[in-house]
Amino acid sequence: MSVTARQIADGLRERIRSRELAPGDRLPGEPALVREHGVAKETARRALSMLVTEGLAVRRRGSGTYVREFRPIRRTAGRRLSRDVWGAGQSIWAAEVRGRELTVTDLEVGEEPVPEEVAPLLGLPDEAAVVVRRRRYLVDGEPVQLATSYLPADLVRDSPAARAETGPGGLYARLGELGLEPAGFTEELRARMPDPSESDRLHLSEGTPVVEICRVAYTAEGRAVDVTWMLLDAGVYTLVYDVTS
Amino acid sequence: MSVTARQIADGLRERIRSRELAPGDRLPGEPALVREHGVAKETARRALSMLVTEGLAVRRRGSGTYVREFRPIRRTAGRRLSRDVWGAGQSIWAAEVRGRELTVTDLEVGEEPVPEEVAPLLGLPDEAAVVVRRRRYLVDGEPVQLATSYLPADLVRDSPAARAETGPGGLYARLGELGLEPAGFTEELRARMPDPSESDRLHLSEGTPVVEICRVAYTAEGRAVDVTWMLLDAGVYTLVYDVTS
DNA sequence: TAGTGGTCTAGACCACGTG
DNA sequence: ACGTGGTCTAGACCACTAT
Repeated sequence: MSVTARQIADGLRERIRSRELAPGDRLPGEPALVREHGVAKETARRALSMLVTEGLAVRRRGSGTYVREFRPIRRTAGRRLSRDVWGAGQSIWAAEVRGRELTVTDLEVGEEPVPEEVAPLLGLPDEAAVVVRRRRYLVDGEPVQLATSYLPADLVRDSPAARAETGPGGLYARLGELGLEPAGFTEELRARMPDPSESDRLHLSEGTPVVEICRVAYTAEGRAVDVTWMLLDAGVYTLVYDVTS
Repeated sequence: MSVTARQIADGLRERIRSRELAPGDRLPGEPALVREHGVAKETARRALSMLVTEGLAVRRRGSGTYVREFRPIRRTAGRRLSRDVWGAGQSIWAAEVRGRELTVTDLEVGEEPVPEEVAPLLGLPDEAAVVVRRRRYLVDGEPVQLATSYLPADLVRDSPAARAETGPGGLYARLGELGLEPAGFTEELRARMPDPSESDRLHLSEGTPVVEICRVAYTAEGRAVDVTWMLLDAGVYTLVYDVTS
């Protein structure tokens, strides 16, 4: 054969990297690649698929295939020492958070038996109950994060922390009023590809990984008071951790 | 048509999730799916490709397609408060680090002009020089991480920190001897799909994202003394951050 | 309605690993 | 040598989107 899908993809990738094809631009479509390179449609398609699974391009049905745009949201965990205490506080990826705001939808609050993976994290027996808070975060109307929090039911039942509206300061402020203010937390994270249902709920396009985070919050006495599991659209987030050695 | 690639993939995914097909097991191959479902080879192939790009399966040429195994390495940043200060310190993902050790290869050390993205992070002028340390980390002979560190040449030139072998305690210990001990750092991270060259250097199979980390280390006075860029095989790492509020 | 992507077929030939 | 995955063709038909 003369031209392979891989070679076509390499050419397009190079034009993307050189900014000849800028984020948001339309790529040559399947019919165009068939004409230009004299290959079968499936071959042209495979070439574009490579870029899509690399996260470089997104397909829009009936319209075309486009160079993906990356507009990170910055999520900062920790004390933001770099900005308060330390010097420049420059960062590699420019974050554009102008005017964009996280909104919450699909909030569900209820009491459930503790899931078996969560029980040891909270130091609870297997048959304990937890207050569960599920929600989805949107930015500009697009979903970017799923989150589920688990709190020991014995601690927060019938308190404001178990109500849908957590009020000013959020959940952690309510825990503080119960004498359970989190003094610190541990986050464990992992990146992977989403399964189809996650892909659906986050409106992910192909080639977008997710970041799975499990945060355990502790009081100053070392008591675990909250486990929050999060699933983030990796195409949208930059995560920042400020840490003292 | 009677059976679609998607439906075949859904069936296999379900069998994987239910552990009927366990990690490491061989999946039905292309010929088997053709026979079982009466579809064309390309259709069977597309079904398996879905699982592969989801990171659920890996292909081995001449052998078969297998359910992927996830054996995380735990990377902990911060003070490990959960273990020292706080309670249980349980974690969601079981880490198996038994006997496996990080080894370093392909170490390159030299002086270069500072890259333009790095200069502002180190607070250096555009024409400054940096000592650059590039290396690759392996676990059990398999590459898992690429790393490149940049240090202001004016600070570390002709010091042990600019030599290939950093000696006991590593680079940060040598910085300490220069009165530049890092007191804390900021890590910015992002998950994405690798490009082909990254895929090559990390021996990644399809469907594996990478985690890109940029760490800036600061002295107690707020001076940036090191920028380290890392690229991790996300199929291998679990990242842990311990943070105080 | 015309153009785009989405899916499938039935065949071909190749490259590689295992037995 | 055989069976696995890897790539390609030339056609078909469908579904969605823009105009």
